[in-house]
Amino acid sequence: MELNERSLSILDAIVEGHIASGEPMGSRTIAKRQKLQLSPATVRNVMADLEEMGYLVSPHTSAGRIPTDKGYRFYVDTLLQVRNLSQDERSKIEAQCRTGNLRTQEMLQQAGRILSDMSNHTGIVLAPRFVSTVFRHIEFVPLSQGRLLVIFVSKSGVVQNKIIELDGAMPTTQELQHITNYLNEELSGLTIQEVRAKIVDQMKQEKNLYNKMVSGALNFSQEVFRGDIEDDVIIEGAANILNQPEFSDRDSMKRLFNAFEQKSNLIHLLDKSQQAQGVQIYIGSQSEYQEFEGCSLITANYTNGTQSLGSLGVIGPSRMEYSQVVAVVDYTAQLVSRALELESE
Amino acid sequence: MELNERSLSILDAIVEGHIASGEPMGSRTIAKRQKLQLSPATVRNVMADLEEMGYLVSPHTSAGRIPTDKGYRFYVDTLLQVRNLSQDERSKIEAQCRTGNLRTQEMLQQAGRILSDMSNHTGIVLAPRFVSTVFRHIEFVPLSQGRLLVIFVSKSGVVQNKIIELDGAMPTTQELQHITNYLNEELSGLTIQEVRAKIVDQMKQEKNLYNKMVSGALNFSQEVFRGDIEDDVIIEGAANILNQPEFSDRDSMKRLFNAFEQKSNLIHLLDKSQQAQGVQIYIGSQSEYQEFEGCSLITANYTNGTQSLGSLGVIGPSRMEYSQVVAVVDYTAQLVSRALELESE
DNA sequence: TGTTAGCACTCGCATCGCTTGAGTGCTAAG
DNA sequence: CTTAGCACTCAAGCGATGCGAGTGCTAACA
Repeated sequence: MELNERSLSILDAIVEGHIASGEPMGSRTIAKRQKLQLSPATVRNVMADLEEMGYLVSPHTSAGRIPTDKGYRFYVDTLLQVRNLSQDERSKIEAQCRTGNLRTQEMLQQAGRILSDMSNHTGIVLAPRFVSTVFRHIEFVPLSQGRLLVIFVSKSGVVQNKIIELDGAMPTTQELQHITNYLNEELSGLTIQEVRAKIVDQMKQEKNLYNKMVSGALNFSQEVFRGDIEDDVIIEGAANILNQPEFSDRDSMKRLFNAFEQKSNLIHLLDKSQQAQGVQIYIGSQSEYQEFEGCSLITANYTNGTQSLGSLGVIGPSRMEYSQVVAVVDYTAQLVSRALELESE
Repeated sequence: MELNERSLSILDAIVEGHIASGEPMGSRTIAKRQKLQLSPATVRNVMADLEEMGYLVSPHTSAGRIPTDKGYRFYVDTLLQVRNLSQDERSKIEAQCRTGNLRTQEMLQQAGRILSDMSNHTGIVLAPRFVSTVFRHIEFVPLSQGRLLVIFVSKSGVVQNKIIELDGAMPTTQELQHITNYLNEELSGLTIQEVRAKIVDQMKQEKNLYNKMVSGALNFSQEVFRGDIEDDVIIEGAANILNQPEFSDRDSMKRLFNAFEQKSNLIHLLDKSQQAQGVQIYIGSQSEYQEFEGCSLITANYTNGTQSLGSLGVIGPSRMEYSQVVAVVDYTAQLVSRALELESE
């Protein structure tokens, strides 16, 4: 059974009404705010149908209806009208996403903050993923006890570092300098993925050339580029969770905060979104993770013009002003992309 | 009027009882758990006195008494018996505060986590303060548009970076290399404070020497070391706030979480504690900040053997197992100090 | 003079019953 | 197919009530 014009209109009114008020919607209320003039009784019939189809539930017999996850999903997919941002809102976002004198990391944090501020929910940003960042510069600093600090700088100016434990002897300052120069020359402009491929490639070639220095450097750098650097998630405005009446019970709040601290599930979702184009909406348990039951996650990926670097978005209760939030997330992702594009020129 | 033996014992019993149970303590309960056998009536008399002196209040007429901030303060200052950690607890902490293959930043984060886990409250760590870290290495990476990425590595392996906007022309790679070498040689082993002093000092001398390269380098590095790098606070286990029944009202929770996000007040308190020796306890409003009303903050500074680098601790409700938490904070600070000491050898 | 038993009193809290009103489902008429 | 009407349900708010923990005061006791 598919939905006709009238059912759509009523479902729309219920979802939007519930989002606005937070209360279950009764037939009277809906009948009033409807364009097509219908009596409450008729609306009730339609609502009963919608409930049967799984778009609505009523919390108890004598209450109105609220949307289910499926209801929100349907609303978002077919009924949602994304509103346009006002000039005011646009420039507010722009002011935050300008790189100016900021490091990329800080700019992303600002973006997270503005996402949180403008949505009144929690802003999240997945920083550019290590494996797909473009290599700009590498540097080695010897620490004590055969440990070596490796510092990477990506093209967009993100600084990452890790420590490696050297199996063999620590190279001399001379050697280290050579290796550094070599790597910086050879690898500049490649993504980490490409860097790894290149190292393997070169190693095969060098087998024949017998250039000791180079082959040493290659062995060494394989060590350096092995393993991942943990992906970074920026979370801003977690305190806003406390404002949401739907998370009044401690359990769901606790679940959410724990998810923020663990980050891994969040990273997974954001990663999925990074691989997609444009705005993605995950609703409630459809996100696969129980922690996000009752939550929706609205994300968009950002790029440097050619390549998707990471993603950002907003997490909040399913009862969320999608129209507003989608617009904000979308616009923020665009601006961040533009800023990074300039940055990496 | 000062407190006699008996009053002390009763105050002690009330505070500890309240900490353990969370309930207001009545005279009957106290009379029972007392060593010196006293009747409830006598206890009531003493309690009335203690209330008059401001150590106790009763939430309402027909309830028992709970400690005031002043009461907690007194308890902490004179009655508290810090318990010894079990071997089990010690090794649990030790396992986390080993540097192993970790960067200092990660080790500190681990420390925050263990503080949170073992106290069931929120762990906080003030990372080594920039101005007092010992300089190990500096590196420059030119970015686009006359912007220069500066990377500092401290002796203990903490990586910090900032971007400077160049007034004049970007130095050539050659010049940059010279400057880098010069600075790394000249400044190694000094704290940032000392570095700044040294630069000023040298500039005076160079006036006479007319060595163009060096004086250029000095001008430049003054720029580099000007201004601060924001201090970093690590907060772990904020979700534990939700477990505390004393923060059941949203307002106080919200206040706390906001304080966590703003960080500045927290930094101020931790900074104060860094400058002190050993364990510090701030109770409720005595911390000067309203955000922390109803909270206590237990901190200790950590060192690299010679110099205080930062501080760490636990924040939670005033009704807190001080005996346990003080021990944990103290021991963690010791271990972190030891780890950093090894690190910087 | 300090300690204790006794007692009247207070007050938060949980329980119960009641009312109210929003909202439903069903049925029968338009 | 739509709508008016009606009986029914149930959450939520309200006041009365009883219970019990705990107090302060007083008078007796060592």
